[in-house]
Amino acid sequence: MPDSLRHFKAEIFQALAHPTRIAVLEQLQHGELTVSNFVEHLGLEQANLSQHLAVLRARQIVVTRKAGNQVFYSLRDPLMIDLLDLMRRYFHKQVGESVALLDEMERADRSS
Amino acid sequence: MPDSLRHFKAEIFQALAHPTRIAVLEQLQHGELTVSNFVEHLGLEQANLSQHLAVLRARQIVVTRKAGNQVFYSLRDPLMIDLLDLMRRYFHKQVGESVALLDEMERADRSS
DNA sequence: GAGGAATATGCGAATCTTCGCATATAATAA
DNA sequence: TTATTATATGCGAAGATTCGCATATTCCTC
Repeated sequence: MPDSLRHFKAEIFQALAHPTRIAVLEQLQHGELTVSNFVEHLGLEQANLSQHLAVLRARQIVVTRKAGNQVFYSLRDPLMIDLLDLMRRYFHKQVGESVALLDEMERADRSS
Repeated sequence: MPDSLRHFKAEIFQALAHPTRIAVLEQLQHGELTVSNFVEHLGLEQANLSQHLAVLRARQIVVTRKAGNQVFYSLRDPLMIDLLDLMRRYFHKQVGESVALLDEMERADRSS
């Protein structure tokens, strides 16, 4: 694969690589929201949130719709939901394995 | 979702957010490889590659197996393959849409 | 044990990211 | 028009990432 393609993928991953932006995307899974909605739900500075939204916009992960005073954000591609979902599964699996490992260590510890 | 969980996910995405590391993971989809294999296939400085591998190790995305002189790397969890695969699909879809948009613009341009 | 191959680590410079704060823009209401 | 609400942008400081280069470490062979 040419490096330019890897570069593109890396940019997408990079855009997802922040807790706040993950939170934003997870909220968007259920439909469009305005910036004030995010501020309300996430309890962040408006300006800070706006910067994170700018990152997601730059990579075209979200799209916007202006309605009078407000701007509605939504996911550009439903595939992004699948991606987040897969990451959720990955996360749970890793945590599960870590817990199992700890259990095992503890059992071995007790029996020694 | 608590912020600590989002933080964990962000760290995984962050680990994937570099062309070289994406290249490494894509090579690993077909089985384990040594560092020299990577150097050979990717044409990078050994030290640089090693640093990228350290990032993937730190997040436990890859695991290592020492065999004499060499270190074999492999993916810890096959779910990572699915994740990369989904990103591949996402990528192709985005590119497809962009091309379609350009086509459309050109068509509109010609007819004006 | 000396030398060589394979891999990892330490360090400093350049670059990128994130944040807070101030300010800009745009639409609406008064 | 002025004020107000909703959102975006500019800027500088602090921190993180990446790279190249030098150097460790580890294992193997002689």
